[in-house]
Amino acid sequence: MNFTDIELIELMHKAGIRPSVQRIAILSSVFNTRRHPSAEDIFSELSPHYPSLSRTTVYNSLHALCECGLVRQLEIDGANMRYDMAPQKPHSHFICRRCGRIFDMAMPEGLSASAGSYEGFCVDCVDVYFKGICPDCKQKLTT
Amino acid sequence: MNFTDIELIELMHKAGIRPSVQRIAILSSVFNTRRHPSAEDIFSELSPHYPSLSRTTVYNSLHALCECGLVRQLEIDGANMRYDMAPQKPHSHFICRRCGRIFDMAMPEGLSASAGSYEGFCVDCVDVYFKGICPDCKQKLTT
DNA sequence: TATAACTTTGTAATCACTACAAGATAGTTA
DNA sequence: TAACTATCTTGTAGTGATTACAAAGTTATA
Repeated sequence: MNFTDIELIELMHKAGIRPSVQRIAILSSVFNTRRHPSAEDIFSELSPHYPSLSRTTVYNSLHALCECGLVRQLEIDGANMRYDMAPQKPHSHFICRRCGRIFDMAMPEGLSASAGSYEGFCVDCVDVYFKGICPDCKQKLTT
Repeated sequence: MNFTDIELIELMHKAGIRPSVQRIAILSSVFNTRRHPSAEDIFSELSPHYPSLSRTTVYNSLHALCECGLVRQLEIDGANMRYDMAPQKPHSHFICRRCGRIFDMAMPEGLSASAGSYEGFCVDCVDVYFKGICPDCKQKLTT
């Protein structure tokens, strides 16, 4: 979880996307935390450091980064789209109903391979979302 | 896929929710098709038959039906919340990127049992969403 | 029948996200 | 380096799904 700007630029070049200052910051915000941030999260994190940053730029950049395959959208949240680093081994996600945090979980076995295994369907993406209470909140509830 | 109003009322009684005319219609709209409708779908389907029906009622009723466990929300769509009949055996969903239709799929084995199997996490819900191209659209694309 | 609890309805608001057009930036060619 | 072009960023003004709220209607129970 420690991508330097140099590495991020390299990744963007390879992905065929122009590495603007804003995009580097946004990609870093997604890659260098495991928070699965929303667009608004990213905007409020970066806004103090890039006062001219526009919300529209955050949305545009995230779209571009998704299209070139560096970032992935999570629809686990219902209210907001969340963003995740794409180049990692397949995994699933857990969202806590109390605190709203999203956790990476192991991908249940056999699932990552199941793309393409459904007769006649052309599956290009599998999302597994668990919901419930995270360990921290569980403890708080029982004390 | 053929629930009579009597059966729907019975289900609502058991679930502890008051079966108003509107709720029966809305529940029927979810149970008696496999379209996984959005709130707007339901509203435009029912509106001609219940001219006084309000969008707010659709939303309120769907919430109530979700809370009492008869209906389930699908977040597969990104833009809209979709609704599904809850009391069925666990299954997954596929959404077609072309036509937007949602299909029921088999639940990948082992997954339905995995609720609760993550150390420290209290999992109460598992959603598996596949995305890609459905057989119909695949055919149209190749001709 | 009276009372309380719950539902429906319509309007107004919220909030994430998108459309659009003008201005800024960077890469390319001469 | 200068000019040209393609691409990015920015701000404003939407859009569209969903929610908040309060008044009016309905149902359950005593």
